[in-house]
Amino acid sequence: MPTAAQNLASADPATDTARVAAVREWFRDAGRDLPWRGGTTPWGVLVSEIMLQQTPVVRVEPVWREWMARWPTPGDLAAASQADAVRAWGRLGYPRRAKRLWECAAAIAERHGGQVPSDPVALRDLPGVGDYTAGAVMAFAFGRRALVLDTNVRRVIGRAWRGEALPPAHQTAAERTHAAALVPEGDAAAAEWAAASMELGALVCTARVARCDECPLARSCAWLAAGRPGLAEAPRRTQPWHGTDRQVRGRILALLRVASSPVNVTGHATLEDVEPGQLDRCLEGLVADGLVRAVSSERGTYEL
DNA sequence: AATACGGGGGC
DNA sequence: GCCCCAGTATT
Repeated sequence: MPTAAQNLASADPATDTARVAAVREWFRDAGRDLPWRGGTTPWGVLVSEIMLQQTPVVRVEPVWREWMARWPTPGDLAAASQADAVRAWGRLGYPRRAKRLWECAAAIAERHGGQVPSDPVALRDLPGVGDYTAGAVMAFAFGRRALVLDTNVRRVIGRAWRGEALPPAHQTAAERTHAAALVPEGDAAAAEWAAASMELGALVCTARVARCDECPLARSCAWLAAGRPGLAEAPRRTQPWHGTDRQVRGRILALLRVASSPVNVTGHATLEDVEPGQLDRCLEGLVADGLVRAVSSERGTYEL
């Protein structure tokens, strides 16, 4: 009887290799020509990865271009204000990422001589850099072998290898072990697999509309062979939005981003519909997060 | 392990 | 209108 690890690893190493090779070949022809793929610096890759956390490529691309033109090195961003970083972040969402990227720039300038570190432990120590981003920078900025396991790769492996419609909400240790076993030997091959598997998940093997007729794994995909089961029944991950603290926080920041001077938030006409208790709670949260500063001289007044 | 955290484009 | 997206930090 096989162990659980053997079940997850692979029934056939030759199949693993063939699938990985097929995805890499597909990528060379079908991969998008994105500005942070080649022709940029490690800093450009790091900026792109932070921006791409939970935000689609099409929305990131214009902001990334403006950001890199304005702050081409970590030192340039470190010399700017946090407020300017949050403003330049625009409407990408999760503005704490802008703060963390700004903190990244300072840490890189101070601790790493202005150069993005090429060491996974040092990367992981940077604010806003988790396991995914550290691996992505190793692979895409430095061309090194790394495990790059994002939502796209999880879905591709889950379908093609394990026949599952969608991966569970949270990564498991077994899933990481399986994914790590599929990473090719050799830096260049591993980095290409990382980009290719992500791209396949982003363009073809998407969450709700799988374009199996375009897929390089169609002939060997476990999920397709099984008749693509379970997609309709898979749990949704939608989150409430209207009227939530998240929305109110976003509305407050939207006001402060465009203001050149402190704003009386609690008396602002566009926030009249927000309950005072919720408004206060959100403002306190934004202050606690270090995204917003209260102007002490004037009650209810804030700035970035 | 669960929860908080934005915003918009595709369907 | 629902659903998802190159996740991370905190509890």
